[in-house]
Amino acid sequence: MDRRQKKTREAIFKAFSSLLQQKHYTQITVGEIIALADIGRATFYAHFATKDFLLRELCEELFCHIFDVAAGFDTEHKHIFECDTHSTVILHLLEHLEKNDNHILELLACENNELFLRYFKENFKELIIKQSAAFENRKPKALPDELWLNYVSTTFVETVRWWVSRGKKESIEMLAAYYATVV
Amino acid sequence: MDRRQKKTREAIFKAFSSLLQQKHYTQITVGEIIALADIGRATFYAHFATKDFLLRELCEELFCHIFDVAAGFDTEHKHIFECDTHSTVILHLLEHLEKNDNHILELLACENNELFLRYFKENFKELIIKQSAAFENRKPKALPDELWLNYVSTTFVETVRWWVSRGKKESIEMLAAYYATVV
DNA sequence: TTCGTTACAGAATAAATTGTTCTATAAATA
DNA sequence: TATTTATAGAACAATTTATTCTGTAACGAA
Repeated sequence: MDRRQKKTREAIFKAFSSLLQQKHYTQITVGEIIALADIGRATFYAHFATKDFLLRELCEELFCHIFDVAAGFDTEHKHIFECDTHSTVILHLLEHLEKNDNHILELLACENNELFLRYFKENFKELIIKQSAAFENRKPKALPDELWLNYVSTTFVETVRWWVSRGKKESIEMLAAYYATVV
Repeated sequence: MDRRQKKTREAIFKAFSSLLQQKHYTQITVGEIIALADIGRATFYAHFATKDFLLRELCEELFCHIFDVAAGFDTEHKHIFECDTHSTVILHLLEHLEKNDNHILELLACENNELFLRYFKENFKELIIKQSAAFENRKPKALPDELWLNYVSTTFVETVRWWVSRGKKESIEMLAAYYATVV
């Protein structure tokens, strides 16, 4: 990709992320984004047709990276629901989140978090599906598969959200243990 | 309240609910609302300062009723986590939801559901807090209170959402049983 | 380096949307 | 009946969105 394009794209993402932490998505205008990113109006629209597309692409960029790495970890035959707190995929995910590149954690805890939690959950669901053996193993027999999948995913997302919103006081090992307790 | 006010207010709520099932909140304009509600522009702004206030008041009207009734049920000393599937507060809540006055279930399953799920969850949380004895009883000891409260609430909301989004195939007794299984 | 291509800034613009203000009318209430 | 209140409808300014244009600068390949 052209160096200029990349630079502009990242400037937009950076400005947008920053604004999302200050105010709600609906109250952010394109004018504010381009002012903060310091680019021309036409340039913005050359990259993103609308504000909605910008949000979508931001989410994809943020989550795909983390979950792609986690999926690679999966191929090493680690089970996502392993009970010991070391070397699990869950812990690996948490480690990545803790690094907090791209300010992903701030976005998960910010006022707009529904938008990001949805993407987070969808990506996590896909990861779980790849671990069908471990998934079935843990599931109470009476429960429909989809309902259980939803519980497992929602619970993980909510655990992380709770952790971030309260200032990340707990270690990620403790967090993984909490998650194991309820799942 | 003036009969005209009431009529206008309900026309706006009805039009807004209908639009929310068709498209996302951010894409709904005041122009569309007043066109569908068949009222004047000035009239809309006499009732609601902004679209955000309209949404808030709609949610309050939708959820407060249901949860107020459930809270009254609570005073009869029924515990929310009672294991038998009859006469529990949970079942009582589900009965109310099943009636689906105000199209509340459609809104919980629609594209904008985050908006409503948040209100739903908050109201449910308050209900749980009133049942602190039953709440503590069920909580795994290692878990922080707030995290457990969040699990219990999120799980209920997600159970209902799953139920509605798949066409309400299960009985509410079965649904209560599913909820009891994971909580 | 040179040349053709591409991305950019900046401004001008149209269109849509928001929110306000006015008057006349009809409905409610006392 | 009299007065108070809510409404319709239109006109309006302000904001925001999205498009289109021109000249300029940066890029990549030969």
